[in-house]
Amino acid sequence: MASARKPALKSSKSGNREETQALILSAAEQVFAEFGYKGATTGRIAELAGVPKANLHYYFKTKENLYHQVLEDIVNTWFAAAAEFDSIEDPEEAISHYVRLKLRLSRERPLGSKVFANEIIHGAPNLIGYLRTTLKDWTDAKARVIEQWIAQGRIRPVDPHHLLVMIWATTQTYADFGVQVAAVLGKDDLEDADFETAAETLTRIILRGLLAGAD
Amino acid sequence: MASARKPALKSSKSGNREETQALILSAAEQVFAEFGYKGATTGRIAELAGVPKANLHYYFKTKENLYHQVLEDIVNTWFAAAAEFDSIEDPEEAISHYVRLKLRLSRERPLGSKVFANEIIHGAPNLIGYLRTTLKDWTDAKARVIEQWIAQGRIRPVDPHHLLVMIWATTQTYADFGVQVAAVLGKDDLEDADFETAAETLTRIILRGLLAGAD
DNA sequence: TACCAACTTGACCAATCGGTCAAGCGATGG
DNA sequence: CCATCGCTTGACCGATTGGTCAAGTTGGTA
Repeated sequence: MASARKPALKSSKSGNREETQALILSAAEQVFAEFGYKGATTGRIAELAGVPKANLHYYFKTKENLYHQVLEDIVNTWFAAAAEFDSIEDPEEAISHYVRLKLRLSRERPLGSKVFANEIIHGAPNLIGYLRTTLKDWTDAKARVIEQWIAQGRIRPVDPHHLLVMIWATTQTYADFGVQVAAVLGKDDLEDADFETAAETLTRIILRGLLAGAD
Repeated sequence: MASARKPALKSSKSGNREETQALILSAAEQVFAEFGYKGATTGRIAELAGVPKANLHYYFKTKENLYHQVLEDIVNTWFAAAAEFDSIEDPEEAISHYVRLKLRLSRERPLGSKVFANEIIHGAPNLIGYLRTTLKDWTDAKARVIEQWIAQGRIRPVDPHHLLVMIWATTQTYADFGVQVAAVLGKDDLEDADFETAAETLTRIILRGLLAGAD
C-alpha cells in the first residue's frame, strides 16, 4: 500500500462525504445570496459546487432542505459569535467590541448576511420562530444589561432594544448593502480600510452619544 | 348626455388607462417585495391587481419592464423626499429632520423599501448606474455640507459618508427588517409608537454623538 | 350603420426547474 | 471472485411560468 487513508466510516472515490456537503453548502450560500431563494437554481448551485445536480439531491433531499441548512449555519455562526461578547461588563468596551465583532462578520461572511437579510425581508417565513424565541430572549437579556448601565448612570437613558437594532442595522449594512456603500464611496468594492473607518465612525458616534455628560 | 366624461385621449369601459397601470404597479410592488424578483409571478401580480395576466402584459411588455417601473417609482419618491430636506442649514435640525423623514418613508412605504433593498442585496444589477451617478453626487454634495459643519466646529469630526450610511441603515431597517424588529420588541407588527421611539432613540444618540462638547 | 382603435381575455406554448430513476462505479469484506 | 454498499451521473418528467395570439368587446366617429 502506498499510504493508509483514514476513512471516517466508509471511503469513497472523490473527497469524503462531509467535504462534498460543505462544498455544496458553500455554493448554495453564494447562489442564494446572489439570486434569492426562488432565483437560485439547484442546477447553478451544483455547477458552482462542481457536482452533477443529481448528486446534490443525493445529499440534500430538497432545495428547501438545503436552504434551511444554509440558514441554520449562518444563525449558528452569529449566535456563537454573540456569546463570546456577552461577558464584557464595561459599557464602552462591550459596545465597542460588539460593533467591531459584527462589522468583522459583515466583512468575512457577507454572503451569509445577505441570505439572512433576504429571509427577513420576505417576512422570515422560516425564521419567525427563531426571531420570537432565541433571538428575542438574547435581546431581552442584553437589554437588561443596558438598563443596568442606565440605572447606574454609566450611560445616558435610551431604549435598549432600539439601541441594539441600531447596532445591527449599522453593522450589517456593510454586508447587505455593500454595493451601495461602495458606490457612494466611489469604489468598486469595500476594502479593509473602509471597514476600519466604519468602525471608527460608528463607535465614535454611538459611544459619545451614549456616554457624553449626564442627562 | 347624463354627464360629460373627461377621457384623456380615448375612453374605455372599466377605469382608465392610468388607473389600471397604477393598480398593476401597486400590486407589483407588493408581490416583488414579498417574493423577490424571481419569486414574483406575473400571474400573482395580475390576480392581486384584479386583471387577467394577458392584460398585464398589454400594459407592461415584460416582467423585467414592470420591475424597472416599480424601481423607478421608488427611487423617484425617495429622491423627491430628499430634495425637500436639502435646504436646512442647522446641523441638529437638518439631521433630525432627515432621520424623521426617512423613518416616515419606512413607515409609509415599506414595500418600496423592501424592493429596493432586495435589488441592492442582489448586487444592484439594475441600479448600479444610479448608485454610482445620481446617488453618489447627492451624497457627495451632502458630505460637503457636513464637512463644512465640522470645519465650523458645529459638529465633531466624523466621516461624512459613513454618517450618511449610518442614517440610511438605521432608518431603513425599520422597513426592511420590520419583522425582526417587531419580533425582538415582542410584537406582531410595528406601530406608530415604535417609530416614535425609534426616532427619539436615533436622533438622541446620533445628535449627541455629533454635538457633545469639543474634540 | 359601418368602421376603427383601444382594450380585454381565455387558451395556448416553449422554456426552465425541482426532483426522480435506474444504471453504473469503486472499494471493502468475505 | 463475488456480493454489497455508498456514491455518482445522464436522461428524463411533470409542473410552473413568462409571454403570445387571435378572437372578441366597447365606445367614439364619420
